[in-house]
Amino acid sequence: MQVALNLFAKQGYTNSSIAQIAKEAKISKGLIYNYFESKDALIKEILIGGFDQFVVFFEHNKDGVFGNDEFDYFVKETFTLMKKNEDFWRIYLSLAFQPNIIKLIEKELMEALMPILSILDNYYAERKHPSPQVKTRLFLAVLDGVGLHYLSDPDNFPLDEVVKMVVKIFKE
Amino acid sequence: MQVALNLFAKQGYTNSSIAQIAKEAKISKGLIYNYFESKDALIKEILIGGFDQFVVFFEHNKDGVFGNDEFDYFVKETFTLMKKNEDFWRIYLSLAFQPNIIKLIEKELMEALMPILSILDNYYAERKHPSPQVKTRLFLAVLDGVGLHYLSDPDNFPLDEVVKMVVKIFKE
Amino acid sequence: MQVALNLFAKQGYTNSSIAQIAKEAKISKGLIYNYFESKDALIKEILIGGFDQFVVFFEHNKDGVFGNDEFDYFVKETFTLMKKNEDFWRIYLSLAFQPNIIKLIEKELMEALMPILSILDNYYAERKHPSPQVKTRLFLAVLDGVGLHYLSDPDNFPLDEVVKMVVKIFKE
Amino acid sequence: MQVALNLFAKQGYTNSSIAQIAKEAKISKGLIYNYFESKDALIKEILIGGFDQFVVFFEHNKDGVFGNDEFDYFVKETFTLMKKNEDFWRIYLSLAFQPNIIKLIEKELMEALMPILSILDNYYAERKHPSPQVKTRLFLAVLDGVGLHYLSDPDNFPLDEVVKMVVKIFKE
DNA sequence: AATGAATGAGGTTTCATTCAT
DNA sequence: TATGAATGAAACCTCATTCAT
Repeated sequence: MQVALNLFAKQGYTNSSIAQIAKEAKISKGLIYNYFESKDALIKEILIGGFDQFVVFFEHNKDGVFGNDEFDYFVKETFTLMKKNEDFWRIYLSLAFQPNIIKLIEKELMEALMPILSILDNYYAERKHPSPQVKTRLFLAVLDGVGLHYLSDPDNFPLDEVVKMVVKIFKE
Repeated sequence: MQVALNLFAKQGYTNSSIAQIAKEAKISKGLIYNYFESKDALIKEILIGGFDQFVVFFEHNKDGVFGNDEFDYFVKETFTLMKKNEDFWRIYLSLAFQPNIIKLIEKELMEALMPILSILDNYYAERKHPSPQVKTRLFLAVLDGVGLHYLSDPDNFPLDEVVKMVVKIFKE
Repeated sequence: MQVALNLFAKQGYTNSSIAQIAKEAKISKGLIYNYFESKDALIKEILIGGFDQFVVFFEHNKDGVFGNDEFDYFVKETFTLMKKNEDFWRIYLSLAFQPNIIKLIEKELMEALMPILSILDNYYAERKHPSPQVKTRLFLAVLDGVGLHYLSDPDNFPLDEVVKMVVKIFKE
Repeated sequence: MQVALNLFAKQGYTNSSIAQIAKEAKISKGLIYNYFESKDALIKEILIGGFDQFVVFFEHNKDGVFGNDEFDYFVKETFTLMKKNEDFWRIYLSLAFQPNIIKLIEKELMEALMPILSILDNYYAERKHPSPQVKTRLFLAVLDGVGLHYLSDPDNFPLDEVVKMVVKIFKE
C-alpha cells in the first residue's frame, strides 16, 4: 500500500499499473491480488485509510466546545496533517473529478465531512454571521484551494504565511 | 475537440479512449490522427484553447487601471467564464497533479498566469496590504478552491453567494 | 520516385510509408496514387528501372565477342554502376529475401540475368574450365557478396582493391 | 522464438506481426511481452542467439594454430552451420540494410567478427600474400555472397561444388 | 504466503488506400 | 493535375486479472 500510495500520487491512479506497483514493492503481481480484490479495492483502502487519519483527529473534538482556540487549532492541524500525508492528498485531489472512484468512497467521505460541516455551521452561527452556511462552504473551499496550490508547488508556495492569513480572515 | 472536451471532463483524460471519442464524434479513429499527432497533442490543444479564452479576456484590461471596480468585475467574470466552460475547468483541475500533462502546457500556463499575478500584487500593494504577495497567492488559491467545490457539485454549491462573499472579503 | 528510392534505401521498403514519401516529395499522398496503383507498383517500377540501367549496358555487348578485355570491363563497370546507384542496390539486396516482392519482378530479373549467365558460362567453357557453370555461379555470388559488404559499409570497404583482386582471380 | 525465427525468415521481420507469431505458437500476444520487452528485443535475442552458435564454434580454435587444414575445416563448417540454421542466416542477411536493427546487435556482431578477421589476416600474412587484409575482406564477402545465393535458391544452387571451389581458390 | 505463466480485452498509433472536389 | 478529408484494418503494446503450483 505504501508503494501504491507513492506511485498513485506521482503518476496518477490510471497511469500506475499493478505490474509497476508489484515491481517497486519487490513482490509478485499475484500477491497483490491475495490482499486486494481489485485495483479499485486497493485505491479504496488507501483513500479510506487516509480519511481515517483525519476523522480520528476530529473525533477527538466531537462533543466538546468548538471555540476560537479550537478553530485556530483546526486550521493549523489540517495543514500539518496534509504536510505529513502529502501523497494521500495529492491522490485525493487528483481523483476529485473521477466519478467512478469517488463513488467507491462516497459514504466514507460523507461520514468524514458531515460532522465538520455542522460544527463549522454552528461556529459561524454562534458568531451571528449573516449566512453561516455559505461561509462554511467558502471556508472549506478555501482549505482545498490552499491545499491544491501548496501540493502543486510545495517548494514555492508560502504555506505557513497563507495559513496564518486564512486563520485571521476566517476566524470570524 | 468538442466531443473530446466533453468526455475528458466527464471521465477523465486517461479513462477516455480515442476509440470512444471517435465513436461519439461519429468519425474514424484514424481521422483524429490526421489532425492531432497524439492523444497528448489533443489534450494540449484543448487546454491551450481553454486558457486562451481566459487570457483574451484579461488582455482587454492589460494596461489600464485595475481598481476596485475592476477587481469586482474580475472575480465575477472569472466565475461567469467558468460556468460557461465548466468542462474545460473540470479537465484543468483534474489534471493539476498529472505532471506529464502539465509539462505540456507549462509555458502557456505561465504566460497566462504571470500577468494576473503581477496585477493583483500591485492591487494589494497599492492598498498598503502588509504582505501583498501572500494575499495574492491566497486569493488565487481561493478562486481555484471555489471552482473545485462548485464543479464537484454544481447543483448544490451556492456559487453566487459564495462569490459575493469572496469579493467582499478579498476586495481589500 | 527519386524520393521513394531514397527512403526505401535508407529505411527499408516496409518501414517507409506513403505518407512519408509524399511529405518529403512535398506532394500529396493522393497524387502518388494517380501515378502508381499501389505501394507495390511503386517499388516494382523502381526496381525495374534499376535493372534496366544494367541491362542497357549489357545489350551493348550482346552479340559481340566477350573476351578477356570485356571481362575486365564488365567487372569494373558493374561496380561503377553500383557506386552510381547505391540506393537502388541497397534496396535490391534488402529485398532479396522478401518473396512477395521478388515475385513482382521475377520475370524482369530473369530476363536481365539469363544473358549474363550464358555469356559467362561460355566464357569459362571457352577457357576449358572443368566446371564452367559452377564457376559462373560462384562468380555471380562473389559480385553480390562484394556489393553487400561495400554497401553495408561504403566508407571502410576497400572496394577498388577488392575489385582488382576479383578480376585477377576470376578472369580465368 | 522458434516460431518467430521461422516467420521472420519466411516473410521478413517487418512483415511478420506479433499477432501472427502468437497465433502460430498457439499462445497469446500478451505472453510474448512477458518474455520480450518489444518486437525489437525479440529479434535481438534471436540474432544474438544465432551468432553465439557461430562464435562458440570459433572459440574452439581460438588460440591454436590456424593452418591449411583448419582453413579447409573453417569454410566447410561455415556452410554446414549455415545449412543447419538456414532461417537464421536468411534473417541476418535480410536485415543487413536495416540500420535500426543492425544497431541493436552492433556490439555482438563486432565481437563475433573481429577474431575471425584477425585470424584470417594472419593466415594470409603468413602465406606472404601481398595484401592480406584486402584478401580477407574479399574472402568474407565471398562467404556472404555464396550464402546469399544459396539461401535465395537452395534447391538449385550447387552449394557443395561451389564450396569446394571457394576452398581451392582462397586457401592460398 | 507467494509466485509467475498465461490470457483477452482494449489501448494508442500507423498506414495503404479511396474519393469527392 | 492535384489535394486532403476520410476510412478500416491491422500494427505494437499494456494491463487487470486468473490460476495452477
